[in-house]
Amino acid sequence: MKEADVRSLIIESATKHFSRYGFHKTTMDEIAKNIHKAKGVLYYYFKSKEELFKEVLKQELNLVKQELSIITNSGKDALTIIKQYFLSRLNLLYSAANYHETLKADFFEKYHFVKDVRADFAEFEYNQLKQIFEQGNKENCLDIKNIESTTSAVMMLLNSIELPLYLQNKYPEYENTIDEIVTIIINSLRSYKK
Amino acid sequence: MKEADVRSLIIESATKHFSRYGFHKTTMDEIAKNIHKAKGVLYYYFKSKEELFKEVLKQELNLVKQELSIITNSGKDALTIIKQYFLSRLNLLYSAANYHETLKADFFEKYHFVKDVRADFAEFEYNQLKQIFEQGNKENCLDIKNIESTTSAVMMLLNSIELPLYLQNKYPEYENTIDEIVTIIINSLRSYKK
DNA sequence: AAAATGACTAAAAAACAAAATTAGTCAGAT
DNA sequence: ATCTGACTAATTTTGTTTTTTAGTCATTTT
Repeated sequence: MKEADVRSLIIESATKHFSRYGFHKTTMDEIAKNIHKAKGVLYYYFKSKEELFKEVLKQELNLVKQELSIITNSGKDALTIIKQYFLSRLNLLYSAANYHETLKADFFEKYHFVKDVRADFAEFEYNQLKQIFEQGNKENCLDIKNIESTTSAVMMLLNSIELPLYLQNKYPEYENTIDEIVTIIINSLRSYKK
Repeated sequence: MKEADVRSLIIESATKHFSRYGFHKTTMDEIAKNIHKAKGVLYYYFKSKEELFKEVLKQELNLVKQELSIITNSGKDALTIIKQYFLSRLNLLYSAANYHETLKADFFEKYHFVKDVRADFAEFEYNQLKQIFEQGNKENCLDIKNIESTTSAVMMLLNSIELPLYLQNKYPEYENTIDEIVTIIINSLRSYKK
């Protein structure tokens, strides 16, 4: 078997277990047994359990990034893009179980080892939103005075509603309200010039 | 000593201790000793520790309600009222230590005994916002189609940002962003008719 | 040489038991 | 009517033992 294959298999197995049982309750032994390998081999491909989790989280977030990039670059008008971006963002991350765990961990200021992956995603998102907002300003459908500070504020809103939505499992209950919230945010950015 | 006086003293002492050490780490003995009484007397005035905490929380939130009511009924224009209401709301609750504890508890789905006090405050706030929004619609400075659903969404936003702000202690760090967020929410509700 | 094994260890977590603390009671005092 | 403080049952904390698990490494397989 080629190295890449085993590495992928490990990540696949780890993803499955981490998603289902979380970081602490999955053992390296389980992950290895699942692909009929000895535990030792995991350490041939990954430095530690933490590094493995990091890789799993990274891939999970890369998928989200891909989907969101497609929306950002869809060539549609900025208002349509924003709406789709927000709704997809909340929905995609709702399905990202390992991301949820880091959300919770961040809340308790644990899982320091995952900080850079989370920071990377935040940076990605900041740039995406900035790009969309700049496009909207150019198209005259948005009227944003200070793009930087508005982007920061919008990101804080998006990050804030994650906690009740994902960790308290209120996503299903609040599905309608989410739409309303997204509308509120968009309306505040719109241009009303005629 | 009159009953009302001792009752007040108990609440005062309890407030001090609960605020400083939280519900679990303050003992009924401490609360009693602090006012030079025996523990037994607490149970003459309150059914249980939980009921005492409830009373403390209730008074804490009543103060907030009073302040917010003053703003709502200040006779100013709706836009000014909203801005002041939001900023004061976030700031007043930032100082409400016992409220923070119930926030955290709610997050873990503990402290069931405090649900009705929290629900009462939520109802109060819903009515305040609704009233302000109706006033704004009348004054033509707001343009809110569905007051009920908008109020719900705004409340969810306010409640959501409480978690990072108070429990992760990001209030000082985010003070500027708070202003930006409040502006965003208000802008989305404004009327742009000329 | 690259990839994989599995017995091994040190450290962490879980399970358990013993000791200490505390919410709540109550018979009696003021 | 208000208050006391000794008392109990229940909970929490603390200390100890057992079990589990992350990570290593000498050895084997490919």
